[in-house]
Amino acid sequence: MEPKTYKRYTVTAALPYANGPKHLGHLAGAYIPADLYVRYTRLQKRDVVFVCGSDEHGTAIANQAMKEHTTPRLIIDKYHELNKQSFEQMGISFDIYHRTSDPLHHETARDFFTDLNDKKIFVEKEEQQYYDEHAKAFLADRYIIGTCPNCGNENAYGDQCERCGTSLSPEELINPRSTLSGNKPVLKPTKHWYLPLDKYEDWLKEWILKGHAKDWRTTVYGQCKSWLDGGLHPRAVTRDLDWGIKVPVQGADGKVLYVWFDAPIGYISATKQWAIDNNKDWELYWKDEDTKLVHFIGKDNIVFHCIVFPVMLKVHGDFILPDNVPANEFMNLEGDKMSTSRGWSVEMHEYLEDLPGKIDELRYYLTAIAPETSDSEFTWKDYQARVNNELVAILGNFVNRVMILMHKFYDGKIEAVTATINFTDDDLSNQVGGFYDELQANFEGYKFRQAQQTMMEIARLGNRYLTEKEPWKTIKTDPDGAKDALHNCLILIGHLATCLQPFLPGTAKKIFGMLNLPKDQIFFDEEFVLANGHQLSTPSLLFEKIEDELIARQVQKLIDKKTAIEGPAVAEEMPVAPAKENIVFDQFAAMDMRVGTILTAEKVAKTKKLMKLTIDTGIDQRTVVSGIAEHFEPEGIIGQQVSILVNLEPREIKGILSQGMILMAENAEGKLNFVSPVNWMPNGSGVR
RNA sequence: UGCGGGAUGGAGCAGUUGGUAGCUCGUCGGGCUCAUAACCCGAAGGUCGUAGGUUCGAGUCCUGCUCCCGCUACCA
Repeated sequence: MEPKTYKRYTVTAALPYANGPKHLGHLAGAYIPADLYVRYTRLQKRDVVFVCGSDEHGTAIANQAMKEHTTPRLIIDKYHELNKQSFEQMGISFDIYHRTSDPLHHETARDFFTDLNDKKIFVEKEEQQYYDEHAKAFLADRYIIGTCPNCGNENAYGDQCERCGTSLSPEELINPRSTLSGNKPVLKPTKHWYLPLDKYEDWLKEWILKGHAKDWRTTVYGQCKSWLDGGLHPRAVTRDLDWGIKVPVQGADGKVLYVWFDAPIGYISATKQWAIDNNKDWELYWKDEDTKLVHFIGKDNIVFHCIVFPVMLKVHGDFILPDNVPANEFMNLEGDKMSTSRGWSVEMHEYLEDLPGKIDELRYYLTAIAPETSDSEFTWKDYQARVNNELVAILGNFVNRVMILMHKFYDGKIEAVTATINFTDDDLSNQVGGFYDELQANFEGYKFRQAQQTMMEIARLGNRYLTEKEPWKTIKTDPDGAKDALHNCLILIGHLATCLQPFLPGTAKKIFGMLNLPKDQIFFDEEFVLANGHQLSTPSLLFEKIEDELIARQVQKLIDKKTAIEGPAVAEEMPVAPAKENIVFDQFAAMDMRVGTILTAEKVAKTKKLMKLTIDTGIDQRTVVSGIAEHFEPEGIIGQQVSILVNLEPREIKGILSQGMILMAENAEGKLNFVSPVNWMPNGSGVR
């Protein structure tokens, strides 16, 4: 089947949540690939709109405001502006960077909800939910803490106890309290609207599992399949909150649209705003079958863009569905997950401040290691190597060699030997033609890593060609041949500049400047012309080498940032849990605790936390399984004296019979330490 | 434990619909000197995690297993 041709393209990049700065992982995951794709389609003279904007609603922002004693408005204004600027400086060429707090978006989202509501799509359900009378807010599960009915942990969350891992619902908590005010919340009935995803399972299976088995990325397809196989459930589309888009139904006071319902609609409202600003018809970009809709996102967003949003669009009826959702995996940083809250990240604005002007270098590196098929890893050392070995040594060097030779031999003036300025070398011409075809195929298949490599092949070809022709030698023996070779190189540079526009827009402009071309863009099908007599500008270096020192500084900064965040966090962690109920002495006396010594220790296979220990209790030698493997190395604890509860009912864990329990001290962060005698005591000594 | 992803020369990765195993970096040898000690050529190095199966033929399809990563579980 011939691939369908489209009249126009709507390209979206995930709306960044406006609660903080965004890091290089986000940039590499969604925004750079989207930008590459869009710049490419523009160079093909296709009609494309590239929309994005801040996602500014939701519980997280509302609560962050409460904690920081500020308002949601101030938070979103701050980060909307910061992120918008960062993207702009990184060369992400959005046609519009909108925001979901905009009235136009509120109206669009309300209309969308009303439309579905009128069509009787939603299921309404009334349930009892915890309400904080002081903060005057219904509480999301995560904002309620209380005592875990299972393990007695005083600080279990409403959805899960972090200590014993049991998943909970808020009503199960003993002594629930609100994290907003610390008060005891009360149960109140509340009504919500649900989108019955389960009703559309069959349709989704048909659409994704059959329709997109070939063209969607394995990881995206796999995720969807896993969700669909597991069965879908209705999802609430409303929340009790006063920050967001009011539910447009009579009597729904204090309710707003759930953030994931309103956010994707943000793509539509952004398009509307852009259409108003540019005198276009937005509906063509969302409702015409000849429009190709593509969502660029990170893998954490797959379910919303492949399942939830398509269902919303489908049940609404007027909209087209995404043709593809090229989600990327995650990018790690120097061996660990990127995380803004843990300080292990390079934020966009930090990079812009610390390495000013090195935009194309970053774009190049992030594209080269884009996590297209699996997680990838950003390291400063590799960044340096890529820039120095590839951008400087191959690309920059080729252009520089040609420019310098042109100026040295001809004062930078084109004096054509032949009548045309096209390649006089068929082989060169064919090879370049092949690169264009390849480049195009790579872009159409969302393979940007490979596309960039194809682009670099042109520079490699140039270096090879130049070395073969060695005009610096032949200028003496065969002046026409030398001139011809250099002119071919210039044309090659023209093609190179054309092809590198999507990847390195700044560099493309620099090259156009050096060639003294009066334009800032060359379309893919455009004839590249350098007239006879044309004067080239003075060459300058395209890229500078990155010194070791710069790299070392960045790595150090990263470590400093992390320790700075980790330090104080410990001090102001969770308050110490209050004392438990009194017990009588007999209850205490019933416990038989002894001093013992660890004889052997080994990690239990296939578990993260479990360690199998042999303990000499003085009474006997017994096996105990303990959840300490994340804190200690087996070799390090052999010979360690411990306190052990010896008369605890034995229990099988992971197929190993554990006879007793090692006493551990645990701080609020979960760090463990042995409770053992300060000075050596004989094994079997009682502990009281 | 469940789900998803991965396992390809020293390192990092490609391998489109099954048909002689590639790229970048690194290593070694050579060439060039126009170029930011940059460029070009050549070489060494892989039984494509493992055991089976389908096939004339499998890195590529099917099944079992092992290991790694993420979420989840395991903390007596």
